[in-house]
Formats: sequence, structure tokens, C-alpha cells
Amino acid sequence: MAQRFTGVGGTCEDPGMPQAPQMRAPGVKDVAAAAGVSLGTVSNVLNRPDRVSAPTRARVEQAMLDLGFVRNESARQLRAGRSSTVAYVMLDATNPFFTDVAQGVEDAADEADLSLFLCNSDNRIARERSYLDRLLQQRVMGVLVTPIDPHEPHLDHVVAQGMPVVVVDRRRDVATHCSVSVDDVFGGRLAVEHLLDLGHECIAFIGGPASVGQVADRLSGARAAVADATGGGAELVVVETQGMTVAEGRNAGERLLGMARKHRPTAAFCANDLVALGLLQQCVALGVRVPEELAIVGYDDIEFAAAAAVPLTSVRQPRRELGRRAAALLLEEASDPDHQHQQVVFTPELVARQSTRRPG
Amino acid sequence: MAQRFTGVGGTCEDPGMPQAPQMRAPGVKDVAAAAGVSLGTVSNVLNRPDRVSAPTRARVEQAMLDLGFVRNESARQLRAGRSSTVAYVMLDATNPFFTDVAQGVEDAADEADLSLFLCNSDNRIARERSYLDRLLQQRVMGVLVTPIDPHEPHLDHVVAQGMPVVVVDRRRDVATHCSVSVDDVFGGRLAVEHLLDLGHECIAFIGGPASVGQVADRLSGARAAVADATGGGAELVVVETQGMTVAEGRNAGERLLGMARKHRPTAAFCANDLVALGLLQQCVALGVRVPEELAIVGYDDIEFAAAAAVPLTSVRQPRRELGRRAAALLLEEASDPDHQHQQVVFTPELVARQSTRRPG
DNA sequence: TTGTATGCGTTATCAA
DNA sequence: TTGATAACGCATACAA
Repeated sequence: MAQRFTGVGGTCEDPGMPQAPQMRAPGVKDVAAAAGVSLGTVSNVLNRPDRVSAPTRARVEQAMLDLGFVRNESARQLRAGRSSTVAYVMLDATNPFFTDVAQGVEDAADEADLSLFLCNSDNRIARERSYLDRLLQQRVMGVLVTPIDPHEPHLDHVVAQGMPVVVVDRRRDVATHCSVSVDDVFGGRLAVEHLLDLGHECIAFIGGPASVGQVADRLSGARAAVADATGGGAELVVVETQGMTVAEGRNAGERLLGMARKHRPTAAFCANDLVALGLLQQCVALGVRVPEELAIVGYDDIEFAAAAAVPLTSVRQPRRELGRRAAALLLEEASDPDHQHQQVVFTPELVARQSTRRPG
Repeated sequence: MAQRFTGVGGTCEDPGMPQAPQMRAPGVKDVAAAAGVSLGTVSNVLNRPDRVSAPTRARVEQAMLDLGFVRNESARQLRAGRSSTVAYVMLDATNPFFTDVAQGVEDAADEADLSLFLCNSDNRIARERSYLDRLLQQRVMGVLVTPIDPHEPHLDHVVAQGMPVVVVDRRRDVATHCSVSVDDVFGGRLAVEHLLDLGHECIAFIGGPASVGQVADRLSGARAAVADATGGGAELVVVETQGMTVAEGRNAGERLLGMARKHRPTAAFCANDLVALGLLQQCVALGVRVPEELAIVGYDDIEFAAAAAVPLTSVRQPRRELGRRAAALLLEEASDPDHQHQQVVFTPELVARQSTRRPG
């Protein structure tokens, strides 16, 4: 059967410029033709270089260089049935907490020689679903995701397709997939116990919306701490926000600081550092001294917490380690056929700084 | 020729669970068999639903649902030769400036119904190259990149492969590709002129390494401003850092504030906001009042600049717009065959805040 | 050691 | 409207 060779090397003689941009990209076929070997040999040079003699290999490699050959990953993957990329679907790429987690994921991916694609769901359910769908279609090796809601059915859909999934910074009771999270209830307790130790009796909790898992957990830990100390007559004032951003923190600060001094809490525990930074900013704007008039505890211990002009006391999560461990679980699941899902839970720790320094 | 049908629907009868995770994922072929139609019809349902009768379409769609059919993007792309994903190779995913740019890219990608993958080169040349290689192999539609060095030859390599490339936040004189950047020389000038206007005569420039394009440009603008004002006897003290991070800012602050008060600059222009925040933190730690004893100007106007306890004067770049425009150029290049490379340059503006408020 | 043939899942062309 | 078939580029099993 006469095969029509729509050659590439034929009309493009200039060795300086691999190939005119317009024409078809050269494939193994073209390389084979240029090197005067067969297609299979080129493939061997690429995948089992040891099985081809040095001189032949050299010729083939030179041909690849001349032609500017680039492997077609689609074809490769179609053939192989598997891919070597993983993805992390982040909840909010502008929150330093998640970029730090991503760094940890990247560490692990690097070691395993995988490439990592970051996707930002930006707290939008439609976007999250859209990314997961695309990732499924791309047949990536696995997906790490910090979901908006770990109970969303489309997460299960991904799992049902046989795609390895690890949920990061959230967890679910039913073990349909691995997860790596931090004990937020305990973190909330840590924060409030710290404030109680400092003698605060009226403490505000700032964060929201309450539907967010982390917020609920941290609040519940905070409540538990207050309850335990109830003999001291401590109380918790909840100020709910619409989101976990600096702007929302400012906003909440406005409300909090607007309260009559008599009833105003003397300390605030913010559900994350962004909110805490916003609150801090509002304090400065309104001339409220921190920590003298208002002590502040944040959560996450992002780099900007320590860098705030009044360094922020915060509950530290092992962000990078979170990512690393999640990636490790993913790789394990992807390689081990009879893998058992695991729920890894880290323990946070309190980092005390100036924003809660004992006055005097 | 007898075709062996390794059926999928055959052994998996439970309608509740699409397919056992172990077996091959169902393809169009399986859907066709299940729906009792031919392969081409399934394809039509997917790509030209109008060319298939309603009842048939319904049957096919039901079969897809039952089997849990997911398109194989690799095969699609192999066949089509093109992809509908773009990527943004970021210089530093932990720097809010770049995540904001990424948001802008995402805006545009969303509109065009493309998916965006974020890659973080993390300032490492090997990683940048590795990502670009993979992206090339994946035959993505195009690549946005903030390169470590826009003169690196591997960037040209990507362009030579016919891959649409838009350089973000850097530029090169030769127009081998599009670029979207901000006039950093002007930005540097803005910052320093502001300080000169406030009466400062001894100004520090903090940033580095000097090899980074932005640093060099901002410094040169700063120098020009000082030179213009030389009649006033102003001078510029350069404090070079190893990077553009908060930690480096603190570090530089230590050095700067260690100078004898007499010779110490009364104002500092930092090459970015992270460095400025570090400096600010150091000032607070050492009890140096801002702006009374040291005025500070940052660069980028990231959200944390305004949120700093002493709100930071900064040179604002249209971060999101930068990303949007870059993505738009990329799409244009990808679709328009006789596209002309463009160098878009935005103009930054100064946002004055408390960190340079005139004392008194 | 090198060459040949086949199929991965999809889409498009063309014939029915 | 629907069905059969040929690519897309690569990797592998197998033959030479």
C-alpha cells in the first residue's frame, strides 16, 4: 500500500531554523526518515536508549535536534493509558495559606518527577466542577483538591471514575478517599485557651460564613474552651463574616469596634490570618491599641502574620507538610492497587506574638 | 475480521455504580454497543447533537450516563491536533502580585471557555524550562510566562516550535513574541519623586538581586529622579537584597537601620511590597517610627500593602488587567494566523498612604 | 540490534 | 439520519 509521505524535512533545508512554523510538527516518522532508520528505532532511542547502538542513537538524536522534534504527549498518553501529571485544585490561589500548601505538593511532585498543574476554583462551585471534569477527561494521574464542600456529589463522581483523589485541609467521615487535614477544633481551642490564660473574659470569634467547615470547627473548639472555663464567667461573641478575606476582616472590625467600650470584647480570635490582618488594620485606623485594648489571634500563621507591624499571634498549621503528605498519599494510591484510604490529621500549634502580649 | 469485544457493560450490571474501578474506562465504542447504535452516531451526539434524532440521542445519552462515560481528552486532542488549555508559568506563586495577575488571566480564559493551568517556576530556571517543555509536549494552545530571564534561549525554543507565547511583566527589545509589561522605570521615578516632593534628601533603594529586570528598571527610574533633582543635593543609597521576599526586607532593614542616625536615609523605596513589609516590620521591631523617622514606598500595591498596620504607600500596577490583556493577546495570536507581535506597556501610578505621610 | 505491524479513543469523511 | 472506516502520533510485541 503506497503511503503518502507528506515529508517535513524535504522542503525545509535551513538547519538554523528547525521548521517553518506553519507546517506540521515533525513526528517520530519524520525523525526516522531523516535519520535513515525505522520508526521503531526512533522510539527505542526515546524509551530504551540502551537497546540501540551508539552511532545509530547519535544519528537519531541529531535528527531530532535538526527537526526540532517534540514528543506528542497526547499520543503518548493515549497509548500508555496513564499520565504523569497531577493537579491541585485550590480553593483560593490568592490566599497565602494555599500557595504554601501548593509548595509542599510541588516538593513531592518534583521528587517523583511528576508535573503539577495548579487550578484555582476561587471558591466557586462551578469552577471547581469544571476543573475536576477537565482533569478527569485529561486522565491525569490523580487529583488533590481542597473542595468548597467535601460533601459535593461531584467529588464522588471523580472517585467513582477510579481517579485517585486526596482531599486537602478538609475531611469527611466516610472514607471514600484519602484526606489530609488539621485538627481545627483543637486549633480553635488552643487559640481561645491562650486568650483565657491571659485573663480575657469576653472574647470575640470572627469569621464566616458558618457553612465553611473550618469556620465551624474552629468556632466549636473555641466554644468548648470557653465552656470549660465557664467557672470564670467567660463568654464568646460571634461576629460572622461573608468570607475570609482582609476586606471582610476590616468590615467585621468596624462592627466590633463600634460596640460600647464596656461591652466590647477585649480579645478577638479570627478564623484566619487574612481576617485578622483586616481587623488589625481597622484597629490602627480607629486608634485602638493592640494588644492593650484588643488582643488578636489569627489562624494559619501565614508569612504576613509575622510580618504585620503588630506581629500576629496565630495558630500554625503545617502548611507545606500538609501538601507534601497529601501528594505522597496520592502517589501511593496511584501506584498501589490495593491501597487503603487514610485520613491523616495534623495537630496545629499556637505561635504567640505581640498581638496578644500581656499588657504590662 | 473478528473484533474481540472486551465489553464493559457485560459484567457490570449494577446501575448504581457506573463501572468497577478496575476495568478499562468505557469509550465511545462501549457507549455505542450499550445504546445499540454505531460508533459514529455516538460521536455525532457528542459533537453535532443536531444531526441525530431526538430518541436516538436520548438513548445514547442514557447509555453514557449508565456507563459513566468520560471523553478521553488525549484521543480528542491527538485527533484534533489542538488543545483548549492554556498555561501560565508564574515566577513565584507565593507572591500575591502574581496570583493577582493569574486572576486576570483566569478571567479571560473563563470568557473564552478555556481552562487555565498554573505552573510555578518558583524562580528556578530548571523548573521553568521543565514546565515549558512539558507544555510543549502537551501541545497546549498557548503559554503565558513571567520568565526568570526573558533572554533565556529556551524561551525562543518554545516560540520556534510555533507555540504562541506571551511574556508577562517582562519585555525584550526584539519582538519575537508578545509581551505585556508595566513601565518600571517610570514607576521607580514616581516613587522617588514622591519622596523628593516630601522633602527627603537622602533616599534608600532596597531590592535585588540587581540582575532581575524589574529591579534594574525601578532603580534606574529612581536614579533618574534623583539626578533630575540633583540641584537639591539629593542622594540615593542602594541596599541590595538576595531576593524579593519579606525575609529579605527584614534583613535589609536591619542593615539600613543599623546606620548612624546622621547618615541614615530618611526614606526608603523598596523594589516590591514584600520587601517593604519586611522593612516595615523591622522598623517596628527596632522602634523606628514610620513615617516620622523613615518613610517607606513599596511597589506592586498588593492587598497586604494597604492592610499593613502602617498602610504602605506603593506604586500600583494594574495586576489583574496585566493578566487579562496578556491572555487576550495569547488568544489573538492563537487564532489569527497573520498575527503581529505586540509589546503592551502599562503605566503605573502612585498610591500615597500613611507610610509616607508628611510628618506634622 | 533493527524493522514491521497493530491498536490506543476520537473525529471526520463518505457511502448507505 | 446513520454506519463503516481511515487517520492522528506513539509505543510495544514480535519478526527479521
